[in-house]
Amino acid sequence: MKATLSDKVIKRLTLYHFILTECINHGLEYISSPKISELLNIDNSQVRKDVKLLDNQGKCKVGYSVRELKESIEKKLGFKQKKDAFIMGAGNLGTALLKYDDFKDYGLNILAMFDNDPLKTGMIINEKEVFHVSKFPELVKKMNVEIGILTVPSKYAQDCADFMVKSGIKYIWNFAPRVLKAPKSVKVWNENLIGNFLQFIVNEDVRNEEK
Amino acid sequence: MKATLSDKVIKRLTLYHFILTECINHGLEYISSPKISELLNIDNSQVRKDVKLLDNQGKCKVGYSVRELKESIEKKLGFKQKKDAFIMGAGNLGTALLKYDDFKDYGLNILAMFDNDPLKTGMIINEKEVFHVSKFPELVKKMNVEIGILTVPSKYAQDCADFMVKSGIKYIWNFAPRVLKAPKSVKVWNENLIGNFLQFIVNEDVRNEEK
DNA sequence: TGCATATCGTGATTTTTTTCACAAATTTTA
DNA sequence: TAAAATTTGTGAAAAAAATCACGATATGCA
Repeated sequence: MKATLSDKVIKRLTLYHFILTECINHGLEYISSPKISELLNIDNSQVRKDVKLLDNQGKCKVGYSVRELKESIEKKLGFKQKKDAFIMGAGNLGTALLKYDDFKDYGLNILAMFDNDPLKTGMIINEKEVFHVSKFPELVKKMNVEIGILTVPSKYAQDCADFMVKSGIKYIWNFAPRVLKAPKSVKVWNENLIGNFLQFIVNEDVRNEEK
Repeated sequence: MKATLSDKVIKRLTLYHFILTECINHGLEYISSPKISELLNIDNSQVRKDVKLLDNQGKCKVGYSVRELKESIEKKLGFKQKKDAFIMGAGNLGTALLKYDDFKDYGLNILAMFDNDPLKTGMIINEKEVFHVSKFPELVKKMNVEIGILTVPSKYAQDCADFMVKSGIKYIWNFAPRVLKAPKSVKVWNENLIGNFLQFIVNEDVRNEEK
């Protein structure tokens, strides 16, 4: 039985993965925990504790094998397990995500996009088709898709989410700036861009005011 | 002197704000902490503790005034203080963010976008102009812009960040899936979409495997 | 009025996360 | 070869965050 990883650990592991990818691009074979921690402004023992969760061994005086550590992270976070997804809402954000090929490296495989605008229906964007919403339930079942990415305007978000749930979607990645309700059996991730942004701007403002 | 708020508190406050906006749309005057906590799957005393940081008072048996609570959050997080920003990288994501008018409600005011592609230069998107990168340093100074939103492909991200720093940018909101280096005087927020996504998908996979 | 109920406010407790500190191991250098 | 330097691995301590528990207070109704 695998232990579950906390959100914080998962986030750090993806950051380590960014760094390791960079190391490979530069031909580095080993990297030490103090080096990683310095790049992320965290404590170096934190890095070692995270790595330990991966059953990965380091070498004293040298550090960790970049290739091995990268692979351990990919394995632990399931980058190789393909996760099929549909996008609901062919606006700017939906289209941007559909074109964002980097997702594939992490196992997220976006298959198609849906919208209720007949003008958008039938378009091919980044080799993926835009379907009319009415096709959604049928295609979810046929292609066995569990993940729905919600990029519709805020006011339609809840209705769309309900529709996705009814269609059999199990995970909703919601980009609308609102909190969605869903049954316990469906997991919703409210991506809160503005909240993330404020996290880095708010306390700085306060600091300036103190001066 | 204001106390600084932890990232977690800021994130929750923005979620409360989403809920309060929804309440206003539905004409609700009061909302209780158990109600909010239920919508977010958190403990109800957590909500009360967060609200307390806002110097806001609730009414026993009734809850909090929706309007007052919403205003306190807006004040505390500075939604009314305009924060000017430039976008670097006129790709899909940059364009999506430029068109995303919701940011304005939170004080984030995107003024223009920059790219090194001469074909994109001069375009007007959502009433905002796309300039050539070479204009960036001049306009940063002229318009006194402190925030740069980085939406260029990963491999150019560090060079662009360096350029932004040299131009006088103080906050970088980085959407490229990599960790950026910057001097201590510049604050970088590595927006890690894939990390956020994995946070809600990884442990679920584990749970399924356990069955 | 008086009782039942729902909520706030908050101190105490528990849990989680981060930091500290140091032994053991390995490499480099003199 | 021996000393110096650097890193891992990890138990202990500290700090931060979340949860629990309950008194105080307000509301509604018999």
